[in-house]
Amino acid sequence: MDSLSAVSGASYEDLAGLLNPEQLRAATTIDGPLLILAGAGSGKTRVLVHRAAHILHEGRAQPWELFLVTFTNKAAKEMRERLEKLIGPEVRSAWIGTFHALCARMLRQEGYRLGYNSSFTIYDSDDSKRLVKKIMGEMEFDSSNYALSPPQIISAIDRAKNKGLTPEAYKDQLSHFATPAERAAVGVYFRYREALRRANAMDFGDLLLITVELMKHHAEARQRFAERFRYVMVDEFQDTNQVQYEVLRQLVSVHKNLAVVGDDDQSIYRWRGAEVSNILGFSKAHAKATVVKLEQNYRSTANIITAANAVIRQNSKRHDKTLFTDSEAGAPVGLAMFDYSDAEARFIVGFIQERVAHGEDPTSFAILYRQNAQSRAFEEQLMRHRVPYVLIGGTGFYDRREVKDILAYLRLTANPRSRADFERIINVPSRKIGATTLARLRSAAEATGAEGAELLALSDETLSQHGLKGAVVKRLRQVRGLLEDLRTFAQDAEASQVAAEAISLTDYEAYLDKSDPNSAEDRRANVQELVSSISEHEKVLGGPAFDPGDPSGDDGGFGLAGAKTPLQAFLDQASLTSGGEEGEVTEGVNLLTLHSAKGLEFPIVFMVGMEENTFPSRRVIESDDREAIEEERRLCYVGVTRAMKEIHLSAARVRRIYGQDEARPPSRFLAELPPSVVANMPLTVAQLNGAQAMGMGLQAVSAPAVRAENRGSDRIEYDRPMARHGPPDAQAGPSEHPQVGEQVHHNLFGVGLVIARDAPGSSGRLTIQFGDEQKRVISKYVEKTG
DNA sequence: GTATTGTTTTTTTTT
DNA sequence: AAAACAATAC
Repeated sequence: MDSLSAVSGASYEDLAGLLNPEQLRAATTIDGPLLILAGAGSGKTRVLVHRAAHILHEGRAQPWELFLVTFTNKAAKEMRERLEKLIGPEVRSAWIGTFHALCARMLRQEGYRLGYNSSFTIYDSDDSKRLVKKIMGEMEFDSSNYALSPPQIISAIDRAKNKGLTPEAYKDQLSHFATPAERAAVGVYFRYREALRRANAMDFGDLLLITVELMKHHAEARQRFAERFRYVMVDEFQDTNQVQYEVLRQLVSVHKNLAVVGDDDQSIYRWRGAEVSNILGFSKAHAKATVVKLEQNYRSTANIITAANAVIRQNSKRHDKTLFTDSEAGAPVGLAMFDYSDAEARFIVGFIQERVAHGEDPTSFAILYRQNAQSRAFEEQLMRHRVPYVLIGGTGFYDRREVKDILAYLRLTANPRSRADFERIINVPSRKIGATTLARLRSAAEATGAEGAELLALSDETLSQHGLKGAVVKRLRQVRGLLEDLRTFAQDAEASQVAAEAISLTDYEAYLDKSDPNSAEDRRANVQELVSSISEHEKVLGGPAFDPGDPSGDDGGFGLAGAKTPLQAFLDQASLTSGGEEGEVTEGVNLLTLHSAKGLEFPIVFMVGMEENTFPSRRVIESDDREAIEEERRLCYVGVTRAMKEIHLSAARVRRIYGQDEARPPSRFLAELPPSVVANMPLTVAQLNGAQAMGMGLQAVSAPAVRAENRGSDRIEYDRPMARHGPPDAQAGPSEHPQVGEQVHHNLFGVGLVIARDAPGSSGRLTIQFGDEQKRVISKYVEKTG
């Protein structure tokens, strides 16, 4: 593994033995545009890795001339590791990462041409959301109307950025049909861009959009990258959006060696601006493109493939292709229906626990759900049963308030103009600096051009012109002192030491104790965890230079993230990953959304919450958008095809959501499963007994039963009382209290149908549909009819 | 200027 | 159920 020629030589000799004929063709087609249509589990990562290795081995390019785009950081990491095994450590100089990470890297080098300095701050969605809200407030924007609420405006701006539209271009292309939000977004977008520029900051969309701007308006910058990167490869191409495609076009303008891999059946990011037309129209857009199709699945059993094919076949708009496999039938697709969402979690975790007790590795299991919020019930059960688990995605470590606070201090040392970070910490810990002071600082900012922490350095005179004097100024100067001390300290200290210094200078731990003693311990631990994770990061970066042969010479000293300092590299990672992806030491049952599961595989997969309004989601169902439903179906296909040996699908009749119980019919996708490969999810005797003891209903189901159950109606009839959970007295006797699905009478509103009930322990109100109006009423004011 | 209390809302999905 | 938000009291 340490001798380059031996290893890569061997790998090349064996290439024909390692790949099937189509894979081989894809891996050895080096020049010009190449489209690889790769079905799920057809070995596309393998092909990509071998193709890169082949190019290097043939001497067609040096490692640093490769540009490899993946969809997630996790995928990038895997790609890098596999390539390193094949070729050796020198592949570290190849650029491998997400669009966002790679664009950030280019912009750190060349962004100065557009007025950004190399230590610009990357704002995550939370930062940009706050900033947009602030701006809308300053504009005295009337967002009382829901259609003009910050989320609506943000989403309009986001869509514009995904299309590669600057504020000017966005304004120009607005049609008569533009929604009010889209119209209103114009003014906000202009101001928002100014605010970001002033702060020397970029949001996720900017990383792509500004890269395109840079390359369009600065030919030198474009040439530099376009000449350098001889071979560009893109994974999950079906999920690229317009700006991303534009980045690629600019990048391959010299060598024209663009290879893309994708599967239109796995396009699940249309909501983020992904254009399936990018992949469907690729061979038209690139005249001499070679097209290779990979349809043989090497991952799953035949039953799993049959199920997946049956589901995806329901979609009208797709390229005709069918996955096939040589593998054996394997276990049937498991199906299970529960009376209550908690029961679902209990059963599945019990099932896993038992299998683990019989020697199965916990890491073999994955629980896939539609929404992050669904993870909680499973986490609770896994904890109770002491089964190790890993939560992938979701609210990441770096999103925690206390972690963001400390990160804000660190980011300000790198970029004092970062307004979002300045405003976050100016009164944290509490320093009696409130909204009024902030508003005055804002007016000083507009008058002077100073921004962020720079405002603290304005003269007494200037400050007093904006109503800031006396004790307030003194407090502002104190913060200034603190930030300057931290900045000085940061000049020759390890990044982790800077974090530790920030914590100690601000007496942050005392602040945690004071603000909420209950959570203080956890939060303190998180803050400490942050410090250690930074020092872990330093160790990884501590190795030799990674760009030994880079001919451009001026970017020596890159870290993995291509940033200047270890601190900067860490901050980039914190902004661009959801956290927890790096340095995962923990192992266990995998909990993740269907979206994050893309590109991954697991021996045993559970797809939970297979209910209408959960999956497909309520929004999609209500939108009645055929395309959107088809996207949900593709997501279902992605989920099913993650499984190697077993898949189990489950649903709850009543789901607890937002603290309420809500009836949910089985998902339409269950009804699409071919009965021949479906069976009831196997349960052990112990589980069945446990079910009886707990009074939980587990219903035997089959796909035809599901079909019958949700046919033509969005309401289910219950033939027996719902299983209930909670303190014993709450379950005693036949209930006088109305249940979900029952009809009730109210003195004022008349007869209505109970559509939801607050969970036990809360105020106990019911949501009732009276005619076409919904009301929330206290249950003692209604009585059951009949 | 801040702390407390009550009220309203909840982007599905991620970089 | 939890978080974000608004109104109110201090």
